[in-house]
Amino acid sequence: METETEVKYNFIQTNQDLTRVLGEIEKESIISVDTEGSAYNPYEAKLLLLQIATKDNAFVIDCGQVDISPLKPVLEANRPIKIIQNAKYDYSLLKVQAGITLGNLFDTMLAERILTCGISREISLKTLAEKYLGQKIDKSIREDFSNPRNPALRGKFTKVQLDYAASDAIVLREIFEQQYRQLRGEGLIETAKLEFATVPAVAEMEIRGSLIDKEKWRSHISELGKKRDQINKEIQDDIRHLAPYTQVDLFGKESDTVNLDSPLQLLGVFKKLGENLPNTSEAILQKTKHPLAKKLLEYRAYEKMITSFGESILEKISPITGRLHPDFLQLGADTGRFACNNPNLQQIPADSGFRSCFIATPGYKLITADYSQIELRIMAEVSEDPAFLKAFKEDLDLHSLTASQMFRVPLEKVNKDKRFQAKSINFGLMYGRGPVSLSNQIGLSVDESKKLLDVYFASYKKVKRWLDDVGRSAIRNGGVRTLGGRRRLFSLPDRSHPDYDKLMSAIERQGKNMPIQGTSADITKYALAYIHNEFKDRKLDAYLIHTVHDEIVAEAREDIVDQVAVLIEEMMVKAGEKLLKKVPVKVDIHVSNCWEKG
DNA sequence: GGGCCGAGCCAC
DNA sequence: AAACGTGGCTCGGCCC
Repeated sequence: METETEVKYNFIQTNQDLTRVLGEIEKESIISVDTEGSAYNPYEAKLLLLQIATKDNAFVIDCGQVDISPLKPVLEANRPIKIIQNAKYDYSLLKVQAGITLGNLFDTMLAERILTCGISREISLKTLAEKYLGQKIDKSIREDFSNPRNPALRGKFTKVQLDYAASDAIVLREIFEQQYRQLRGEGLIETAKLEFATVPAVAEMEIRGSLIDKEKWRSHISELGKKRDQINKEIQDDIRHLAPYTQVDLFGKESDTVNLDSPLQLLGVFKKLGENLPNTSEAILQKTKHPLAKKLLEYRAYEKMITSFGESILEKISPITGRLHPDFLQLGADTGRFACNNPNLQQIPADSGFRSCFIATPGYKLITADYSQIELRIMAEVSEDPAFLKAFKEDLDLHSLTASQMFRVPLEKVNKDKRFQAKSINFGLMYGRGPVSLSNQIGLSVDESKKLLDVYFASYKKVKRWLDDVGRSAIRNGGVRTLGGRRRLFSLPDRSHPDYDKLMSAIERQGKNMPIQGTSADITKYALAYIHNEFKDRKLDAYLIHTVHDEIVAEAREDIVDQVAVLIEEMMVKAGEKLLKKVPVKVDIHVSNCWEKG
């Protein structure tokens, strides 16, 4: 259908031909790189092709026939810069299958995310080629490589496959040129450098993965299962007199149990019990006096644990490594935070026995390191509020101090209740929280909560001013930035939009939150990059394995673990101090056999 | 039987 | 249910 310009490249099938490639790319300051593997998972994938493009030449290397190790020094060196789309994939594939660790990357996928953060998530190579070159790319050719019957897996490539492989590398140059100009013009070079430096750290985390104590995990699930079944039985006994229910099986038989996971069925049961509920959400159930509501909440808590964190996570353990290798999405959130999936290790319950099943490799220990109150420290930094700054400089308990000021009682007279209320406000601020939602958490009326907020802002005038300013600037400028320079754009709704006010206030809240959450993400990423570089430069038997927003988990051989823990702490503090100048940075470190905070 | 979506709920 | 920010996973339920 579409017209395609002839793709010019050299197909490299012998070691002798590779010498020519090497000679040519050694002179370059920038090259484009792409790889084709037979699977997404670097442990399962066979490295099929390595494509390298210079400004006016391109090479497609048949990795089945050619030993690519002569390219190792060039690919690992700082020069030339390697332009790559989704460099984490190529880094991992080359590391696992060829022992090559790519150095000095420019990732066009991450660059696009940085440039369009908040207004687009279209970052595929297909999209970029169209956007920057007006060129159409057919991705179905590449997908062929994952088919075990594809002759390409035995080194028999069609011309079309090779053409596409070459053009994938060739188009990167023009995308890079344009993206680079934009990044510079929009003050986003620092953010781009940070993201690119973070790529190897992230790839290494995924490659190393986490070891799980399966026996312990299973026995934990089975304990939870017993408790869930007990509650389910109690509930079914309680409501059996209401049967038969409306649901029927394939043979027309009426069921005598209710599916507690079906909101529809539950509403029916509550109706028979004389409770007309709008839905079965947690909020509604909490306000429903009938004892069934309470039991149901208990059932749900167990059910959630079992279904979300039970066997399904064990199924993701790699048969090759025996470990979990989740997909860390470096720019998963518009604030710059990571997201994580397959499985999402950022939502493992904090206190229910699952985390202690993440264990160190025999002969190693785990280091769990997290920033202490990093978001509130960022709030102090950006607002320059004297009371906030003082609290952190003097290492005081900020929440108690807040309570003391708000309620005008001496510090030692602050009780748990008052501290909790102060803490709720301190954290709520960062979400743009209002009196209604605050009242629900702390059990006061909306009016009382409103007064509390007024008192709070009277004590912390500069916090109030900063929040108001940044909320307004989100709307005026259509975007906000972190201390690291990262930007999030907002698409403002049309004035005629039916939900105009609602959407605008949501943007204000997002505008208030982004500099805080995003600066925290900046700091964690600097830390990951620093730590990765130290491990690499010092050739330490130590590995990053996990990160959860303000937390970094690593493992190190037992005999060096204490040194490595100190190193991690130093690097995390260094990263924090890069962006926080007015407030001290504090890191809590814990060394143990499993994933746990001290 | 797969895709999509909302409800509900886990993390920070 | 929410005038509390950022995500992902599982389920029921609906659609094609």
